[in-house]
Amino acid sequence: MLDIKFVRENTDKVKVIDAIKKRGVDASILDELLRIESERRTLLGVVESLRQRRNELSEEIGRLRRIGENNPTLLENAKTVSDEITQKEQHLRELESKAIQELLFMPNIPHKSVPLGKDDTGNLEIRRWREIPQFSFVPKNHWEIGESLGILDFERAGKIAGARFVLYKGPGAKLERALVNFMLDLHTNEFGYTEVFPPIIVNKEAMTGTGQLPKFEDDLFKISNDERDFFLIPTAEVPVTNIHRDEILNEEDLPIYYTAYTPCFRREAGSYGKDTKGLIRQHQFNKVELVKFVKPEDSYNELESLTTNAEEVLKRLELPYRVVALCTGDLGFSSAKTYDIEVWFSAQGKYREVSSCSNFEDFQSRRADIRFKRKGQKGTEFVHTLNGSGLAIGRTFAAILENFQQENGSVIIPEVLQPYMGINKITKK
RNA sequence: GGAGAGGUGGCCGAGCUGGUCGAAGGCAGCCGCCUGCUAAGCGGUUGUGGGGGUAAAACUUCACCCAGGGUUCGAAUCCCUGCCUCUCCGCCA
Repeated sequence: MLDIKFVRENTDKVKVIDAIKKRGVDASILDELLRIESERRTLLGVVESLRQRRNELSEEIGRLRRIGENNPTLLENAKTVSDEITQKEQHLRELESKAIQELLFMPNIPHKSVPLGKDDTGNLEIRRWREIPQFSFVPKNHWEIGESLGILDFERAGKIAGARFVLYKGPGAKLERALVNFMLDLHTNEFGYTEVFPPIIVNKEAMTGTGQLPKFEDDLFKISNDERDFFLIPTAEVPVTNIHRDEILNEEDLPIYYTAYTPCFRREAGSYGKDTKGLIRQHQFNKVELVKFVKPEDSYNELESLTTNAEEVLKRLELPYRVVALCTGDLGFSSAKTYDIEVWFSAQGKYREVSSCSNFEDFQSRRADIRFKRKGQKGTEFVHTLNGSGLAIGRTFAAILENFQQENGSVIIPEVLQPYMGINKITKK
């Protein structure tokens, strides 16, 4: 969420309008907000002076009452003022909630270093690591490899749950688990992240805090039993960022680094026909997530190191990848800047996203009310939040199958995973 | 699922027969004084958010005693709803 004061004060200077346009969003959403906001502020002034008047009258009534006197006229006046307040407050509440509603639908402002562009064709490649592997045969898709090795079963998963689900079996299940453990170990042992395991069902407030709600409800699995709405998390970003919702942290607590393994659930509404086969786009998938809470002045350095931490996973797994800076038109709703890390898929012959590392600046912390206090200074500031996948397990699994496949259909296990697997190769039985 | 108790400032804890309560008292913190140093002691001070105001302050005003409604001229205090915590019983991985 943007700061209403910031929006108000920067509209004329075109900054906000400009930012919205760069994202390809219609800037007219601002007009309505500003109209409501100016009405709100005018009314607020009126209500506050009425309240002041009421307080004065009430105080006088109380004072008289204590010395045993009554003043019917005073009481009459107070009642009139009070009625007027009640009426105006009603209207004020409506304006407030409208203003917030509008604000909740406004995207974050891209950082000045974000490249301009309409869509993903405008993204900027930052760096590549490692040559893409060459094969003396035609490399197979990961789902073909997985099915023929008997470690992936899409058909039976369909029977159990439906399309876009998968059943991992034997060494496949173990490889999935090995990846989770390897990544968590790396981030906790070498990069200073604290491991957490959060609830994977969350409430509406948590989803609003990180920006999934209200705008993206269609992407979520919703659970509504009684009065309450719950949601399955689409990413650990949601529960982990919300750990500190409504808190005021101390300066010396920062930065805070968390890593979490969780399953993730996505409706994938609107992606019919896209990646219908394989592990790329599932309704349920595993992911290890990295989340940071930092001081504003550090957040862009922290984004670089977070991205580097995620990249290290691929380096150790010996998987070729590239890092891409998302352009303004491809940037996520809540993000001010995002690097995607894309791993090489041999059969598809292209790089595909395994991690998305973002700096949200104070967009999420403002929604979730996560602040900190500087030593010796009064008042509070919003922290900056960041997160990135470190990494998506299913897609990493798929990349391993495609890049380490052998002509005879077996798959070599990357060396760092071998201790976790107890084997160095998955072969057909 | 059934029965009860409760949610107050950074923490502990009064207030809860409605008015002088942003809220006693204690602790912690900060600033002075005192002291050979430390401790103790003494005095003062310390919340958050919004509006107005200022170059910035000062200043001023409104709101906030779990959350949201209500009663009332006036609510931390009374009523309703929700959420959360604790105790007991039942059930359960």
